[in-house]
Amino acid sequence: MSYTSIPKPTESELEILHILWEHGPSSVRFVNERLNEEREVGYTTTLKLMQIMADKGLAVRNTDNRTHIYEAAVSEADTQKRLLQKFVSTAFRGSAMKLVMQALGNHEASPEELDEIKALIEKMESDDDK
Amino acid sequence: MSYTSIPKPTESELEILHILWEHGPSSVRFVNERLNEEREVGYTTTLKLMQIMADKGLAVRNTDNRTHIYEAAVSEADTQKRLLQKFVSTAFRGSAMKLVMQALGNHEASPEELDEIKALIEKMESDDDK
DNA sequence: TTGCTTTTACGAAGAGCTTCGTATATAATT
DNA sequence: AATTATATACGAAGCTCTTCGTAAAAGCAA
Repeated sequence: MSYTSIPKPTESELEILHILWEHGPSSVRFVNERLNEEREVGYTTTLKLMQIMADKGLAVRNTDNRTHIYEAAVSEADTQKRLLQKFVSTAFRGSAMKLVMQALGNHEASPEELDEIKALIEKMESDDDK
Repeated sequence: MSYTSIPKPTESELEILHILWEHGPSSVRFVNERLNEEREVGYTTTLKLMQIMADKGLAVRNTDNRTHIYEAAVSEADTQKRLLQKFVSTAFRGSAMKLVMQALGNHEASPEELDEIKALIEKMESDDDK
């Protein structure tokens, strides 16, 4: 099968992407070991997922060596942006503000983090004035 | 089938919940008509989904009359909170702040909304002082 | 009453995701 | 060379979600 555009990663694929983003190009064995630190996953399960990810264009693999090496083909920021857009539209009917309010209200944010967010907002507002 | 705890709604179920939240108790026909304002959906498809939602505990139905009336059994705020928690953990590895920054950075919020968020932050900060 | 309409009930197909068993190939070990 | 270990390839089963066809029940209209 082939894809005209890169589809959005599933939950399992996202788990693997996080490992690839954090550690860079990795073998199936390495990824499977990282996954097994969280929960039990069979080696061939991880292999299959990574093959599918390569097929989907979410990862590229280098087959020069016997042990194939996979690398993320999508960036963390872009992927999170895409997922967020989808999530905001489905769960919050497009209201990013509602989401932000929920996130701020539910999770304990440190004073430093709150200041960071405030600074970002002020920066955006001053940019808009221009 | 029965459930020990109420599962999180799927995308289609969420669409229906939004209609029930907005319009209150509704018949299958009414919900189906609202859905068809967005995209084509068969009547029995909507019916089946709503029956499943009642089974899952996401909705309750009143069968007194021939035309059953369904009502949301979960609140909008609680549901969004649950979905958000799940989303933050999978897509942002638990960093709610990263998510907030992304959401704000993507220009998905209007200037008025930004002011509201700033007000919320200031309120939270003053609460912390106490 | 005899059909027409609306409604619910049931079941099953099709798609996508996850999981893993089995086969096969290749390398390393003895 | 024979055995063992490690890799990839393939296919299929099980699950959930979505979709809808068909049947049965219940009210309405002629």
